[in-house]
Amino acid sequence: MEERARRIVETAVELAEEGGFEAVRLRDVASHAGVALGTLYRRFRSKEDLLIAAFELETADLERRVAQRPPRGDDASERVRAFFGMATRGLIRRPNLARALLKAHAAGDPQLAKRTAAFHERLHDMVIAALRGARRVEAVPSEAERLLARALTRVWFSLLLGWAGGLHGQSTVIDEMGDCAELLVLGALSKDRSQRAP
Amino acid sequence: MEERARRIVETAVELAEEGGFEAVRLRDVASHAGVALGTLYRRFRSKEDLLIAAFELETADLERRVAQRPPRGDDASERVRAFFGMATRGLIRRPNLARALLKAHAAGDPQLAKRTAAFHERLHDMVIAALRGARRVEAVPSEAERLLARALTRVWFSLLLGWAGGLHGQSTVIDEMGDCAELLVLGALSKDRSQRAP
DNA sequence: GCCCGTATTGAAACACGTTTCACTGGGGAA
DNA sequence: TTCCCCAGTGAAACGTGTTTCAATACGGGC
Repeated sequence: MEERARRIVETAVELAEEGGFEAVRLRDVASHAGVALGTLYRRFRSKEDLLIAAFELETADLERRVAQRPPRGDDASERVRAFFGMATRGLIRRPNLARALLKAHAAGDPQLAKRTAAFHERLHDMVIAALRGARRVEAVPSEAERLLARALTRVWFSLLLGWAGGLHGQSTVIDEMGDCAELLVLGALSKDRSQRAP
Repeated sequence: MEERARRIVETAVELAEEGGFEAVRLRDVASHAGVALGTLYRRFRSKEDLLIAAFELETADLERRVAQRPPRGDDASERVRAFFGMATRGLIRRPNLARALLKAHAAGDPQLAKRTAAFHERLHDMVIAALRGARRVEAVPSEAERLLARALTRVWFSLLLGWAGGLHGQSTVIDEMGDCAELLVLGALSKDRSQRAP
């Protein structure tokens, strides 16, 4: 990302940290970043676009943290639980920012579908690495792994949205994510077994 | 709901069917429903509030359909799959409306948390009935059933949001929901077995 | 029939995302 | 150096969600 664009995104992150989604007033973002409103709109299609870009920065951060300290555990479900625990705490550490990013993500502008899909891919890779207990995904994932990763991230997003909407607290997100990880991993094992020996 | 409020919601539904979320301009809703803008705002806190009310109407519709034709299948996962198939098709039958309702739901205004929670409860009840193969939920649900129902509806919402955001089509929603239902139900069975005989 | 409190109305105003446009300044091509 | 192109600028305008407010209509109690 080019310098000017990065400054814009960083400004948006600062404002979001302070006051959440509504505090990211694009006029303010532009003036704090020292650019004109038109320049902001040349780089970003919309407010959502801008916040999705911010979400991508945060995800890169998560990737770094995961690379430095890969989620550990004796079995796949524990490692997955550890991974989502890291991810959840990392996000919720700055609640206003998290809510803003989630809101932009959940709005689901079809114009940003490609970016959103790429975003999910990055999460899936981290989940699959955690499932395998590997530092990085080397072998191409099996269909079962992909399904599992999609299911897990879907549950996670719903939980985060529930948190953002005030339906429950951070601990619910982490606890319930752990329970679901256990169910899904058990289910995948069980299915695998029944398919090998039908 | 009182007559005036119902007329407002129905008008919103009509506009949403035609042109989605943006087509629900509150000035238009008010004038088409024959009330002043202020009256609309006396009944509904916001555009989201209005569309959540519309979502509740649609859910009541789903409840009626499920009561008339309970999801059938030889095991729990097939019945759950059948239920979400019904629900998905019922919603996506009117894509513009569905996207509008989902967008309002996903915005997750904390002021509407209570309503949203009640909404989820209704879904969970239907899911648990499907799990049991019962017409209605008679016995109080076990914790395992609740967990399963929450996990399933969470996956479903994420899938719907993905559909609404153009990430994938209706068939992906239905197919992947089926796959996840299988995994989760298998996982729950497997966990149950290991807990009974550890 | 009269009075009062409350719901409703109509219209205006405000906030903010988004668009538009004429103007400027700087960097590369000739 | 001169010219051209175009990203950047500043300001205004627009649309729509939301708020406000004075004026009005209505329905129940006296």
